[in-house]
Amino acid sequence: LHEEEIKRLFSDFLQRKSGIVGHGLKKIVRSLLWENYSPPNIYMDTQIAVYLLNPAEASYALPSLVTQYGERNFTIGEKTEEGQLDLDGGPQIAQMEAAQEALCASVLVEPLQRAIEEQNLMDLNNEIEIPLIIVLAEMEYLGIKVDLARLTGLRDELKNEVEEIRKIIHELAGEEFNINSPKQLQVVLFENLGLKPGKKTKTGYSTNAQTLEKMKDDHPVINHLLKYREVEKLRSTYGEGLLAVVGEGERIRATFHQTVTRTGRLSSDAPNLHNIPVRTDKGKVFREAFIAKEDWALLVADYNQIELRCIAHLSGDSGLIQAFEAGEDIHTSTAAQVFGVSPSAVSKAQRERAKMVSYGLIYGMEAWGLAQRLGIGNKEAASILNSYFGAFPSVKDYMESTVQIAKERGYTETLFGRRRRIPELSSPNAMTRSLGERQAMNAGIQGLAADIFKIALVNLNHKLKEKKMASRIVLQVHDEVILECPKEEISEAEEVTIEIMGSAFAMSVPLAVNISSGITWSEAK
DNA sequence: GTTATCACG
DNA sequence: ACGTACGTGATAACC
Ligand SMILES: [Zn+2]
Ligand SMILES: [Zn+2]
Repeated sequence: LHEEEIKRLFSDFLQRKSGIVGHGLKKIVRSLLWENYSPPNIYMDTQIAVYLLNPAEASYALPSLVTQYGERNFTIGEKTEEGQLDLDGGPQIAQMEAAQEALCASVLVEPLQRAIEEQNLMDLNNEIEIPLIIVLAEMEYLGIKVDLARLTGLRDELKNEVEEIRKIIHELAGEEFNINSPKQLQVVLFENLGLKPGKKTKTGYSTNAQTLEKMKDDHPVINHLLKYREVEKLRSTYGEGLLAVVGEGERIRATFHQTVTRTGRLSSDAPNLHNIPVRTDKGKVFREAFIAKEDWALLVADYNQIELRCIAHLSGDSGLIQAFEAGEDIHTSTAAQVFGVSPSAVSKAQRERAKMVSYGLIYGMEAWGLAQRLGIGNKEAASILNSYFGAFPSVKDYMESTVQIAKERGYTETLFGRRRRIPELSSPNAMTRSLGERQAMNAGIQGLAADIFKIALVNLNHKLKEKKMASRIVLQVHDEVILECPKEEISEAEEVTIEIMGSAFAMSVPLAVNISSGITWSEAK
């Protein structure tokens, strides 16, 4: 057979009507794309099936899964002795392992499919997760372009800055030590300089930013330490870290994991493109290094307050729904209701507090946690929470029933049926139990937002191809998509993206989308 | 490998 | 009486 014939036959196999099965297919699809194959028709990814059945699965190693989910007695052949085949068998070993993997996956298909059906996870699997494999593989394959000169410049600047701050700190501390070592830093601060320690950690006294912030007035070195931490973080994680993974075409290609989080979200590693700085001006500049290729532009679309909208929809709270329908700033509307003033009379502080309450809600907070965050007393926090739930009573009902149902079943379920076991709910330890309650409240909210976002990704990718557009999704960050578009296609891509994201799921509140474009990720914000 | 810290949604 | 906001990943230090 000629190479061309082999390629054609393999293509036919990949497109077979009944679909292909594999374990962790995204990686294979990515390789196929590099070899110019079209994305395959997928029947099942056993790894994703297992994830849907239990998103907390400890390991996706096939032998253990076959033991756990397989039905027939099935033993995997002896692992190939490397020494034995070492001389001529490199490719043979790889073939053997691939064959074993295929065999394991095929053994798992039936029992997994049955379990997926039994737990009503068919739609989630077939309509969302399986199509998403291709979308993510294409994003990983494309990667996002970076401005190498800009990135190098940022790294160099930060390097110099770290060095300068290091000298000042050693001067002020009166000794040389490794500032990166929390252990050495503790000795310097709390023993040698005699400063008063604040919070404790497992092993000693905390030196984190929150603690240092409170010690600012105690010694001049503290401010420099805070600055050092900020700059060193940017230098090491983003300066050096990103430069080290720039690949072909001056593009960075991350891996997006579909079977990692307990809630249904995606994660990103090598590198993590989900935590590129944005909250501080100094960190934000790294987004200037993420760019579109020549004559193209980046389009950034972000769901507005998707998790709060999920709460509104799930709880059916008329007050919260109205607030979103009015289309005003949600934190201001909330503050007006909670503090009993007109929206125009809401102070900055009141808005900030309402915002904290709303975020706390997503995380299942209690009065105690809110008090810590707002730096107020337990009583005052409880009273704020009381007026919040007074204004939005159905939200309280929803939270309570969510926990109740989770306790009865031992797991939570999102609106799309995504399950998460929460064994913490039956822990003998009260602290662990309330952790479980917070996780239960959060899972339905974060999980629904993730499901909606995944639908948007699948639909958007499909629509771009259907319309024969050249624009492509190059990145996603939980509720935000970044497209790379030919400049002349920008306005069309903008229309399509807003339409697809806004209609991903029909809720009792609108799904608002913020969108903008530019040459860099920073500019498109 | 575990711990502390800190970047994001 | 107690004391944690939920979900991730990278880095450096240290055992
Ligand atoms: Zn958003
Ligand atoms: Zn965003």
